[in-house]
Amino acid sequence: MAGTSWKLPKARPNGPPYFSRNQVSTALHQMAVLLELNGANMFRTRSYQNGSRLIGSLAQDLGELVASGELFDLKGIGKGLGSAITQAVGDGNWPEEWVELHEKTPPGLIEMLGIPGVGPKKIKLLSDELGVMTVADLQEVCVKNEVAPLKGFGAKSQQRILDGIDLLARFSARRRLDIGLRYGHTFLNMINEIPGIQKAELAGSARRRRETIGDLDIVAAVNPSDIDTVSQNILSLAGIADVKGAGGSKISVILDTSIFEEGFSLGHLDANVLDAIGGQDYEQLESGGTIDAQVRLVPPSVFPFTLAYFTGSKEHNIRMRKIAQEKGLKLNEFGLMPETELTGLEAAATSLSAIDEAEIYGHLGLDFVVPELREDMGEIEAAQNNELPNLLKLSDVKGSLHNHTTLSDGEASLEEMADTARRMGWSWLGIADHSPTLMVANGASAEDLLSQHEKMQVYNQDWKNQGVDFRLFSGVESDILENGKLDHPDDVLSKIDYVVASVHAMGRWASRDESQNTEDLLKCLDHEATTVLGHPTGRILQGRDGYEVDLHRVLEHMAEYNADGVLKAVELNASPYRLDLDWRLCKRAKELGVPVVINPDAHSTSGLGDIDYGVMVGRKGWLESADVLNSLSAEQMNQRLLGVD
DNA sequence: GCCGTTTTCGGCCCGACTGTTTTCAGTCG
Repeated sequence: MAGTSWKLPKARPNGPPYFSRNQVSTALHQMAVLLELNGANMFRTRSYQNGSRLIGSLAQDLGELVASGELFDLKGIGKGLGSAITQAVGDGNWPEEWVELHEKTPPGLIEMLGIPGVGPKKIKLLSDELGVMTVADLQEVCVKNEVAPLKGFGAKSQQRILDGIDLLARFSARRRLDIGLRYGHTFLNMINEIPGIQKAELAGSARRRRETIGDLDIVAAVNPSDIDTVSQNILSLAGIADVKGAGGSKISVILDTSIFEEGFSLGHLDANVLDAIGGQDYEQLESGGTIDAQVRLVPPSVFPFTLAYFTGSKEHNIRMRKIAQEKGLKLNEFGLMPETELTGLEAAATSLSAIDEAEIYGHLGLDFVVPELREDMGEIEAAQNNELPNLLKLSDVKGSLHNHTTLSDGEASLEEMADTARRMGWSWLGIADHSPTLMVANGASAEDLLSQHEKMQVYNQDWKNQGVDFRLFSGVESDILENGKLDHPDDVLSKIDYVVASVHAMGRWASRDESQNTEDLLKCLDHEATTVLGHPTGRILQGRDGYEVDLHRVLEHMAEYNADGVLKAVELNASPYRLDLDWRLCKRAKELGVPVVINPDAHSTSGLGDIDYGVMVGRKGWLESADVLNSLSAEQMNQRLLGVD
């Protein structure tokens, strides 16, 4: 993956703690991959993976957990991982074994794991027998026909590897949510049109609304007698670039952009994003892109089980199976049944019936868990105790605070943006154009900012006079400068309605360590004018990682202000390129009582539509209507910005 | 490597598909 380093994270100079949660989580993940590559027991590998997930989503301070020894109380952290982490965080040294494993594993082998059909065992054989150390080596020996004669390989495997290398060169394995859903919904609609398909739904990470998607999974209900003709019809659909396999119940294909009748194009991007994802070359790359898709065909009675199974996540499914096991039942993609000698569809005949997924959860004594929450991040426990959230809906959104106009780097005028927001049914819109320091985005001067503010007051008065339920709020997206300073004098900031404070100088912030960045954010939040923390980590999905920051600490700091009645909101940037605040932290913000504001960061009228992705991810982060500022009426929003709680 | 009202060993979720084999290993989700 772009930007992934395979060195162990370097200790910060002054500790303890010498490593952050994210660094430990990264190190554990890398160890899991390296262990897999070196043929370790798969359960050992999984322990490292679980550990990585656990540490990465920790709400508590890792330094404190280590110091108090409570680290060992975490379920999933035992003697081995616990003492390794303690040593690293406490003394600044990774275990010898970890260092050695990193040193002895050629980075090329790690890259080879990304080739479809190539796993750790095959990689080991290839490097032992042919001395293959890099993807380029592998391509060479395939071309020279040296792979096919190897034991366990053959002509087809060799060709598949070559195809896989080609694919890898064209694309990293995962695609962003917006791209994945464009392919997914288009393909799903085509499948739903086929006679004999009783119903079909998107499953997998797309249905769970992950920020990136590996491949598409579609589950379709088909009577067994129709399977052959339905399969043929699916295989003849437009947009299928290649067929990877077609068994009795599963069709595996590669889709390309010819699936889009209207063609393929990306909307307007801001300069920051464009730069991070590779500039103008990116659209060309994307329009030549492909995505893998699997279609599962099952009898209608089995459909809910298969849909649940392939929706995942893997971690959620494991928990579900364990609960079934405790009840003396077996749960798989065919049903929920007593232990039996039968397998596959034959066993399904003995299954408890379920007309939908909710009934499967019901059989297990659980409330229905919506797909977005199925990540084993507490939803199982909540479903056992009737504590699942009533999630936010798109229709709850009445406005958003962070959008751009032609005053800085937007494509549309203030009037056009307001008009579109009104037509979307919103009752308010906040404009926050860039501040002067951000030259690349045509940051607006104080003078221009204030004159736009005046203009908005006039519009607001007009609408009020006409009885129109709509108003504009004037803000600024201020760069966060050295020492957390804002980019306009206080007397300018006090005249407008609010400030979205965002980091843009990624070069500088990315080169500093977590504690420095965190300190600067805290200082910036202490500024009276700062209302919203914009795109909190600065990440661009598949473009660059964000800067290091202890967002738990930042959120806790913001929580103190909110507890005192001072509004400090965190942005969930809804641009599908960002989706930052990460959904894993939305839940934390909610628990702390820090309001979230979902912002499309629109640079055009169509960009306002990105609010959809923000709502998807907000739902994934457990947010309810009351947790977001977007659900407030214009008058309520005005009151909040004026500081009236 | 983790875990334990079947605790310090022996499990760890489960099945399909593919390409290779001649009953199965590797990979994937």
